[in-house]
Amino acid sequence: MPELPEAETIARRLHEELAGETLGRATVKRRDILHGDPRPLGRVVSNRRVRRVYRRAKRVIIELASGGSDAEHVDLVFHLGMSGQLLLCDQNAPREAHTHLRIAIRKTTRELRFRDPRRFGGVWLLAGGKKHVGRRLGELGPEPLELSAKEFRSVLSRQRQIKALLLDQRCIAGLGNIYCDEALHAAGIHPLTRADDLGVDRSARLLRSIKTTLRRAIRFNGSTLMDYRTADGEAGEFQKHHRVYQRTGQPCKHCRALIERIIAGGRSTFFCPRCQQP
DNA sequence: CGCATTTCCTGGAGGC
DNA sequence: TGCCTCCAGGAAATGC
Repeated sequence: MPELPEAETIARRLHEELAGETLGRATVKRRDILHGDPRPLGRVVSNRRVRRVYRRAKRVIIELASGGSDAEHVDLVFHLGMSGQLLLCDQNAPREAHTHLRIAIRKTTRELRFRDPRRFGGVWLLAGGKKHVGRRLGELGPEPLELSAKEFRSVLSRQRQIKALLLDQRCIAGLGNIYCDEALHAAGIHPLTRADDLGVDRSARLLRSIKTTLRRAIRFNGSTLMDYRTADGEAGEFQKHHRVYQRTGQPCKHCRALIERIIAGGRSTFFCPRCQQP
């Protein structure tokens, strides 16, 4: 399930490979994964040069240079949802099921593919700063890796379970179920703790844990549990370093107590009952 | 405002 | 081997 580290891994690789390249013909196999500008995607996107590829929260954004006299700014925003993949491969590589969109890279034999079996993800074409139509892109809170301790304190000033708050993209953007649980464990904080009950010290510790966990996950190219792949189609490695996520009944790597599973924020939540006291 | 519930969707796991 | 049910989960929508 692509969260911030997975989106970052994909965006970095795509930037290396695509910055300066020009997009070619686009093939849309499923229209309903497309949102935003109602014009045909191929018409807006083809013959445009990629200025950069970057990440915001869990989204991968391809920023296109304005082409020729047509000076409008165009962003292609990919939201990978649960099972989305953005793959850079040869045009002749076998096409896996649920490949909804393909965009050729001009003067090469490669193409960019968007696959998403469960279709919780989607692609937004945002052009000319115009208000987009169709499915809305939700509002996003601040980037956790750019957050100061002081700003984080104000994020936490709510009477709400810390796990539910960290999952809420409007409060802090980019964490999903895996990295919430891993960060809370690293900080020694129980997932049901009320956010505004965390004092200055524990708040600062949690922010450090969030940043450390995300940076380590990025270093290992993210976590592959099922569908997630890098842009090259490789699996991530960080799942081997999970300390609590999906480890119910296994010993805590810190204190050997058995990892428990509860529901918090409507999601499976894994924690160590000894390291993370209520 | 917070929070629980439902919805979308497919594939994998487990039961029989 | 095959069929059935259950379940995972990001995030929006809905109801309390």
